[in-house]
Amino acid sequence: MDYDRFKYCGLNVALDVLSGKWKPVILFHLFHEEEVRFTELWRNIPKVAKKVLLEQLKQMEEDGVIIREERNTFPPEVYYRISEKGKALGPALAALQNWATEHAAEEVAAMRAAKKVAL
Amino acid sequence: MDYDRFKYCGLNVALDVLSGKWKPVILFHLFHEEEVRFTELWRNIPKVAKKVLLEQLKQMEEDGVIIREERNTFPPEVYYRISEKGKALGPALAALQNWATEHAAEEVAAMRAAKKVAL
DNA sequence: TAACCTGTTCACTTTTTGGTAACCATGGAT
DNA sequence: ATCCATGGTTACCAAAAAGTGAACAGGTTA
Repeated sequence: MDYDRFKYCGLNVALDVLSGKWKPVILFHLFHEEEVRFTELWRNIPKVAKKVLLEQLKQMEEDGVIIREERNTFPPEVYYRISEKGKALGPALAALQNWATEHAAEEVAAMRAAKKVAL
Repeated sequence: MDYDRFKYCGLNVALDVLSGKWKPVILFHLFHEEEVRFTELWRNIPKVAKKVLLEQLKQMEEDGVIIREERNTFPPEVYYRISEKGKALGPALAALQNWATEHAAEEVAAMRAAKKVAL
């Protein structure tokens, strides 16, 4: 195991992209749904404030992990989807997920119980 | 690619463990040094407040990713090292690091330039 | 005795993040 | 005219995270 690659600078960049209360959930939806309309997303993630959801989406767009597409209809329709860069996060996210279920099962259960994130 | 495993609950647990301004750096040191004394760590991470470093270490200990060993000497010596659970984070961290260098090279460079994290 | 080192904690302050609720422009439906 | 839905912004507020500086107990050293 060659862990010399932990030039944690890159690690920090990656964590920066992921850090934000709702970003994991957003990614979850976007990984599953290919294309999600804003209001739809907003309704599927109960408890987020519109403003906050917008903020996180904007950050993620700036980070290049998602793509925002505005369609010229009325009422306006705005769709979000993952970019290639975003999809490339897949393995890393899976690895984290893996670690959690293998080494932190209790915490996962506790979190579920506390409903820190609802689905 | 089976991304059905993104039961983002686990993902959130993992990110929780990693989120904290100094945790990546701490991990970096602990992955490389086997055993680090508190003051030593504090001096190697310039700019952290002692209090904050202590906080992050305590959280990481509670999360079970590091181990705190207090030796009965005077003046007191406290050593930190990674636990097995912490070591198990290795692949996930490497994956994140990988993603950053492959898909976010510019951001990494920018961060280095901004000295958001110093080594 | 006084100054010192260590890991910790305390009392605050600042910064960052997240949340609430109102508002806007637009056009379609009632 | 009125109301609704959409995506977005604004002004304001609350909570969390990080930072500052001092203090502590304890024995060591000078």
